[in-house]
Amino acid sequence: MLSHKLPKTYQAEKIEDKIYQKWEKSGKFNPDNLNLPPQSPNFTMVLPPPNITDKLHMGHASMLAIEDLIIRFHRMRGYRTLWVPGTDHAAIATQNVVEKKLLQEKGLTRHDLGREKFLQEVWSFLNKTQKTILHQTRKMGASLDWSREAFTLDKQRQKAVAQMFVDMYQEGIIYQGERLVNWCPRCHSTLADDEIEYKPQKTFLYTFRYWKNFPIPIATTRPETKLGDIAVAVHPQDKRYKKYIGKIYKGNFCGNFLEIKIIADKKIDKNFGTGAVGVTPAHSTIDWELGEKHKLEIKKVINEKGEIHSFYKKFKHLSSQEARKKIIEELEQKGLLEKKEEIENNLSLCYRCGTSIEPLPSKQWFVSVDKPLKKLGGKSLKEKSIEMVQKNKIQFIPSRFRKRYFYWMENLHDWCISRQIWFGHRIPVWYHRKNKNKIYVNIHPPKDIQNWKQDPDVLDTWFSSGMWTFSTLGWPENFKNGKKLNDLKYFHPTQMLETGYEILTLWVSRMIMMSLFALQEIPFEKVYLHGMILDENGKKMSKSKGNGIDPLDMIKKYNTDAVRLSLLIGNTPGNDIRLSEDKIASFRNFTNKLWNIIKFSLLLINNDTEKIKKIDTTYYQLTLSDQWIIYEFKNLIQEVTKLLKIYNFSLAGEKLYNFTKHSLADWYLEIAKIERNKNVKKIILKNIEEDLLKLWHPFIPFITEYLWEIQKKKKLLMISNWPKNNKYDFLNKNNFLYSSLTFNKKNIYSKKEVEKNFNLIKEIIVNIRRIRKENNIPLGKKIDVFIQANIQDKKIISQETKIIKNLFTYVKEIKFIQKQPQNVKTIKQPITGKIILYVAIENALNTKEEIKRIEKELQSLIKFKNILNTKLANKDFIKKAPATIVKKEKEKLQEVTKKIKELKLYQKKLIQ
RNA sequence: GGACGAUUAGCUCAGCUGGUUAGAGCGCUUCUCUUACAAAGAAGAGGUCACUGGUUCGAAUCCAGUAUCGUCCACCA
Repeated sequence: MLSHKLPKTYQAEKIEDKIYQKWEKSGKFNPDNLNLPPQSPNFTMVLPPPNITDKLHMGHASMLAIEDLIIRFHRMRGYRTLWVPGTDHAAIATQNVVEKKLLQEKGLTRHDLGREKFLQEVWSFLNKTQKTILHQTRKMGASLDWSREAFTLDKQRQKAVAQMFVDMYQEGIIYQGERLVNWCPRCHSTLADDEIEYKPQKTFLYTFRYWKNFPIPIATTRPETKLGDIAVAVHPQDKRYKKYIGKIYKGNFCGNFLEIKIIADKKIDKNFGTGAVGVTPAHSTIDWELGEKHKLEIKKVINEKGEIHSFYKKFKHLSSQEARKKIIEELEQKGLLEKKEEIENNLSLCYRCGTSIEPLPSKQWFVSVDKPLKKLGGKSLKEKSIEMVQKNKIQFIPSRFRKRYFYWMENLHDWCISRQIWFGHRIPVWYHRKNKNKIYVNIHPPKDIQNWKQDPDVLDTWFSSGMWTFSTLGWPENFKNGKKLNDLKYFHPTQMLETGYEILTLWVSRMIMMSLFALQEIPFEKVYLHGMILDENGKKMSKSKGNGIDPLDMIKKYNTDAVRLSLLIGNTPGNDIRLSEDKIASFRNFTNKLWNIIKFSLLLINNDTEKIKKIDTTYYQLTLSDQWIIYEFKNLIQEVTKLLKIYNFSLAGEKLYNFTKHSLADWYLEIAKIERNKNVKKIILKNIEEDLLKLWHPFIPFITEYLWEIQKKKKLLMISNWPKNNKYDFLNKNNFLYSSLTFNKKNIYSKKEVEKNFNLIKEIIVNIRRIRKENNIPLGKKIDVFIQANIQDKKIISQETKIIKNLFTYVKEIKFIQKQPQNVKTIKQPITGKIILYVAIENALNTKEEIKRIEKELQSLIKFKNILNTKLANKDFIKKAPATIVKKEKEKLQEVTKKIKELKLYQKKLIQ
């Protein structure tokens, strides 16, 4: 397409899908097709697999934008770059969604359907959602290697998970044991911690003694569980009870014989209740811990139906409420109840039915985190995982999350991996139907299957996602006799994991342990943690609140690149980000700006109408603005590369934005319309524009690839090389200009001079524009400008008169003068101490306004001068601050003093 | 209750290891269809960087405390 035929605005909807198809068809998302030299470094990342429960939300979009940026940046820098896609079966979450759906649509529970039919329902549900998610992922522009796509519950991963379980079992770190679970007596199922809702409620705290001579009164909100008490715990330093510690008391509590040991534990709060707790290990999490610590017997009081066990004859089959009432009555009768007070506490409820949860002990499978392992040099999973982070083998970005990681790991208990649901990885354990002690653990079912019964439970979803970095790379097939093969050899450990900080503990820590166990190596070198996406009011976006912005809607309304930018700029690692539609819209406007910048550059580059016949040296000169933009751009490459290397995407994006919009468009392109060295401009623009598209590509891949494509480039932008800043170095022989034309070296300034001189021209122009505006000089009206300057500056300014006259200033003539012009009405404006600008006006000067303005400027200058004066008057500053800074401050003072002097003269004259 | 973070222009946020008279985007005011872009350009207004101390020649930046908000963990007998 010819550049002048490009539409006025960027129309993304027509091109995005085509561009993505082109990328995908090229096969270059797959590192095997990149044709890299063998010694190229690797860069691997796994996509945190989204749950298949729902479509993508802004959080996913943010994750995809960040990760794709990292991936594209590395790919362009010549890394063997692999980004592995996939989805997560999310056992509990998915089962819940399908169960709810089933109930709503057909009025059925999973028990009505039975295990097999229910699982069929789940699979047909996930086949749909999975497709949607993968489609949406492509819409975001994610350059994932689809040939390696995985699902945490596909055949390959099922094999891996089963193998892992068997390996761990044989190693002796998977074991079966009792644990308290959150049991819903109504739903008849266990609940995960995040399925519990807490509700503040008022309840009674009862204070009583078990029997008359019992030495310590205890306080409880659940007297009925006291039937199972085995101990009373007090604080070791509690003076009231110290003397009883270690003693055992026997007696009758409401018709039951109890044997109560007095134990001491620091966890007990001396000031709560009586400072003494009756310990019921079977029905309270804290008591369970105390029970484990002090090796107490577990006596069950409440059964799975939420009723008192038949063992307690007086209360058998009563609900806990009824039993509580009866016990309190009995205590009152016997005069044992000492106090009854109303307190507020948190009640745990089942999120589904609102029934209050009963903690019950039950048999579960565990992974031991404390057992020393030979393969880890005698260290446990916990110790080794902590060590890897301590030794900086794994680094967190931002680093403060180390603390959270350590805190979590150090307090880690054995990991309960069995879940009483149907959807997920079935535990590869079979029990013999006749011989209950016979157990079969294998990745394959036993041959005489009719004699065996498989464990009904499935594995915690984190068990399979914890293996994600290596299960996606062909483990266990690719791991033979302790040696890594194929993909596993090339791509593991991965270089980076990018994920939300909220699953640092749940997922990241597990991945580290699983990888250490399976491969004796870390899963990733760096962990970049992004924040959450909040709505305009700072609330977490969620479906139930209805405050979410759908990324697909935004892509349709604006464009993908705009959505990506809004998620990348102004977003720093570990911090939450508020997103509003306005932000996306403003970045859509920017993509349009970029579109027009390239369109215009192409117009200038391809414009052959001005063929130069005569050899005129000015056509080949590098002007001040040329040198300025080259220095700016060189600097930009350097800075952006550096910032991206340290994962500061936001700042890198901002720098790119400022250069593109403000340096390039506002100044250089406007000047390019004016200056006559078109051949030089063409070369500069061509190079800068090409490399600018490269720098932008990881942020906004679609528009950049398209603008690349219309220039009929052979290679995809996606796989072209990252720009090098020495290409823009004047002293470097590889400088892009040397090969194209010869230029007069006399005109080349140092970077410092270029900056200083260009800023001077800018200042003059901006001040002329301002003065015109403030004095209501109509645009058509051309005016005279007078400049008072020394010889050096005069030379610079006179070289640039063309620009000063034509860049939205409407200047007729620039005249150099020695002192303030007489006979002409002018506005005076010192640009620096030495350069003074006079702008001629015809209308009567609004003296009052002008005096006011001068006064204001003077005030700020004087304020500045005072700051400098006090600084320089400080002897310690002169003595202790670096010489360069002292020198700088002195120069500043000189400058500002001169400016003040000039302004004061002007002010004096005006007042006269 | 414990841990961690945030507090900078009306709004959303940048400001790396201390040295700018404190920055951007949006919004606001004024002017302009100037042949890349009105989804634009030009000019401008707007901040004692939450508060109180400390370290330092020098603090938005480092340290301590206070207040408010947020997140995670534990949920208290």
